[in-house]
Amino acid sequence: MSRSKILPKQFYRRDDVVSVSRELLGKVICTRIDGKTVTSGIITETEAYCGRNDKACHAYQKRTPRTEVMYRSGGIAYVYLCYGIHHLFNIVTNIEGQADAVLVRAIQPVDGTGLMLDRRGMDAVSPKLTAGPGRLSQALGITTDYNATDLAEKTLWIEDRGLDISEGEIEASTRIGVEYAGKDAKRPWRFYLKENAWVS
DNA sequence: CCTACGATCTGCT
DNA sequence: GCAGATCGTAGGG
Repeated sequence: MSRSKILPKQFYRRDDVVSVSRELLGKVICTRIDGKTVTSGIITETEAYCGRNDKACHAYQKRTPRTEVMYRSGGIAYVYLCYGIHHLFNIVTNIEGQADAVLVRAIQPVDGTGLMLDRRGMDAVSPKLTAGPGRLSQALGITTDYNATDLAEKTLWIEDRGLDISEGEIEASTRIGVEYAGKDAKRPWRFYLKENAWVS
């Protein structure tokens, strides 16, 4: 069995959200909510958002109460409510003052699939369990209560379990649902594992 | 204060 | 394939 360690702060605090977004593929998100079983999954799909020059980013050229979290130092969660129903989980990157973040769009279940099925109201494991940004958040028990949470804490954290992802296994495409961003909508900042069923 | 709408998902046609 | 759900946020009056 390979090593398993929590990702260090410096992993997130680089001035290159696109590289962080790619390198997060293969890492493992873990949660332990309300002292229950640990639930976790391998990140299979991400999207990069850059506050400085990307119109698709919530923090693009503006600082508001909601986006303030993205301006903090990397290594914390940015969770927001989408369409009044879905809690979307993002990982804040870069240094304080630079509002960059990675949206996690899908995971492949690893630990605690029983609890994940309960949270999703499902009775059999399938990609519907965790493939999709709203779905994985619900499966892991992540809500806006966890906005600004430090990703090295014992409730919500990200591990490197030694899975090696080669460049050849990564596919890039444009991001989902950001047509409003005009030219920036064309940026190839969505990344996912090729031939992995757990992709949205 | 008021209005419009969104980094989505589900169920029904 | 499409409409409805459902509410916080942002921006305008």
